[in-house]
Amino acid sequence: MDNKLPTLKEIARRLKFSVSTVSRALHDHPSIGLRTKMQVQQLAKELNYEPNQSALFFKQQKSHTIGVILPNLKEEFFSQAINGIEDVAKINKYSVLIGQSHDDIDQEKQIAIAMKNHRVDGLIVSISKHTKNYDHFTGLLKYNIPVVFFDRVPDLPNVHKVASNFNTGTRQAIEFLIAQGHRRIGVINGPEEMKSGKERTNTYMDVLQKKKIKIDLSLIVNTDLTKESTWNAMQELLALKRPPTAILTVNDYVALDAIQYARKAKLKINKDICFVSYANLPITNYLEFPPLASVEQYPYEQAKKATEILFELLEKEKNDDKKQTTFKNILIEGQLVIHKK
Amino acid sequence: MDNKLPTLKEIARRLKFSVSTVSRALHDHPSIGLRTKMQVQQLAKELNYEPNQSALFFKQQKSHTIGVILPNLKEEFFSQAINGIEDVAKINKYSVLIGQSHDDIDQEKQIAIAMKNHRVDGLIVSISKHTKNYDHFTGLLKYNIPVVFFDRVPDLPNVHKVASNFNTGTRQAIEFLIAQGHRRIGVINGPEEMKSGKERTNTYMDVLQKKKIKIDLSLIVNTDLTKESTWNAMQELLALKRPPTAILTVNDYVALDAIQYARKAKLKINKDICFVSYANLPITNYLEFPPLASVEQYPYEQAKKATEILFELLEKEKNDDKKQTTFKNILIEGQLVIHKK
DNA sequence: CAAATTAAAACAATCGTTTGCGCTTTGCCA
DNA sequence: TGGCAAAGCGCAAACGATTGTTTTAATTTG
Repeated sequence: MDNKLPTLKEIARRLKFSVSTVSRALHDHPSIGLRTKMQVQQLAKELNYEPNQSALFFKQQKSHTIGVILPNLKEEFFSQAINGIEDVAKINKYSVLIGQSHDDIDQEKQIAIAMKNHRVDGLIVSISKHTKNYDHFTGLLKYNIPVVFFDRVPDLPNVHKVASNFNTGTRQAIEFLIAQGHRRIGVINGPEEMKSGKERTNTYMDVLQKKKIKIDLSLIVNTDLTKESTWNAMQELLALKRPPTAILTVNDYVALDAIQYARKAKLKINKDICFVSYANLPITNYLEFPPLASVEQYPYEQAKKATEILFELLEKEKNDDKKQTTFKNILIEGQLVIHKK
Repeated sequence: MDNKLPTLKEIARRLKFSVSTVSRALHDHPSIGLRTKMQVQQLAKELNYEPNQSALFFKQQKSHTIGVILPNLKEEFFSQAINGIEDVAKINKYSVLIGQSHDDIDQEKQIAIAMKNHRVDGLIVSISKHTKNYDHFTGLLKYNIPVVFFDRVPDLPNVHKVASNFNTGTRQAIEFLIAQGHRRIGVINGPEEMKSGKERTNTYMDVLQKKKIKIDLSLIVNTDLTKESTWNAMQELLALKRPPTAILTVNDYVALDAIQYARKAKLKINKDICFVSYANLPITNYLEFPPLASVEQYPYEQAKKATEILFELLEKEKNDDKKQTTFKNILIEGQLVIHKK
């Protein structure tokens, strides 16, 4: 009953050849006679022989698997990213191991360890929103497991990373709002740890300065991306003596919460107050009151690029072990997408 | 430079013990002396020794990995399901390999083959919306790879499966609509291949009959779940001499498209026409005009249950090879959730 | 004190595949 | 006919860990 999988040994036994001959025959090795090759290949086909990948992984010290660690899959940004990773992996005949940190640093560490133990050949990572220490990732380099970060990347020079260039998109977004006549523009950022927040703020200030608009720091608030925190931020902003007429939010999910709050506060969206955000979720198409515009961050492309870099690294590792340490730091230009109503 | 990972052999070499002694020492085997154990364990810790999983997978003929094949991750239903799978896998110290079929049968087959080659220990599957032939899954049983289906399950008796009981939820939904005064209730189903459609239709007709409401088959339409197809369905339904005042849609995504169409047709949602659907996506909370109610299908629980069954099968396989073929067929009761406005 | 018992560690096989090397057996040429 | 190369195949090691069996050494027992 127990349908044992056929092995080289089994084929060799039946044909009275040695295992090595069978192996070579199946690989079309020149030192094997034609008759032998034919016999072996035919029997292999009959028995439905498939090389045991576990054995190969073991022997080649390669798992033909890449690991992916990201905050979660329920955000469409990340589920689209996975597609980019899967597509590149498939081309390279690699499998994809997934772990979600759920924005929890401990889980992130655990997953990193599990991935290492599983001997993944490489890792694609988007860090949790609170990660400040990257030892659990940089440590992997000692195990010869290359790591490429995307989207949420560490603020370190000596890592490979692919991220959005928020600069361009942010600039476009703010200029767009100013062109629409807004002068009091609020900013809802993520946690302070997230590098993107500082960049956003800097660009914001730069544009306002250039346009000779007075900067009011009370218009810039941080959140931890939760709904509650966003509502607090909104409350704070709307309680200002001169509340903002437009708000730039760190991503679409936060925008949704912010819009919900504004509606509860009886504000007319896109009239009393406008929103511009990041990510450009398809779901916004279904909203009655979507953000005016969104900075598209091309998750698929980001993840794809990151994975391509990873495979380049794997390739390089194979060829020369003296790895020249030039760290890739790719920026994908965000693009403002204005939602038509 | 090349930081070779420590192996048993390395530890043995340094301590002048044999490999087997080292192995046993690390496993606290009684036949190893205390002094030796201490020495070995200390050096192991120093060198940061971790057993090579690839070698173990190979030797044990187990990959400690389960595969997951599902249509896509961008639907929140599935990304929540993944959480259920991951959680159970984590408890059992298993890794999760993911493949998306993107509702394409060929890709589904390819992924199934890749999973087999990767020697996953088991498989969790939600089939593509058009899959009618299940050979690429049933064939895996010969390789001793158990398969458990969830949500979108094959209509076969001899497989393990976990699915929603649409019956209860559908009954609740239609009774709810009737209680609201609706008499012309439309149904937008998925593709005919999907088993759930027939069940939905049957329940629909059953409830209507019991409530003595005349059944009009032109109120029931099939779609392939795309936006275009949904819009066509809506057009068809609204063009009826007596169009429906309420519509039951196969899932929330279809409901969103249908609602969008209705709004373009200048219908007032929840007044001229109501929608009830399946899945209960969190995103509906943000909609101005959400479906009146949704049948929650508990994706996390479904997937969790499926994974638990898979591990039971793996456990059973380990103990006795004469696998008694009682196939699990679990139904998770759907529950109507009425959205408060 | 020799024999029996036991503790502690080494030996060796095994999982499936690949691959460098060595061994036969041809056939060919001088 | 002796020598030699090439063709065709087998041997054995290797990857890292586990585990049944055997060996060695130490200790107890009669």
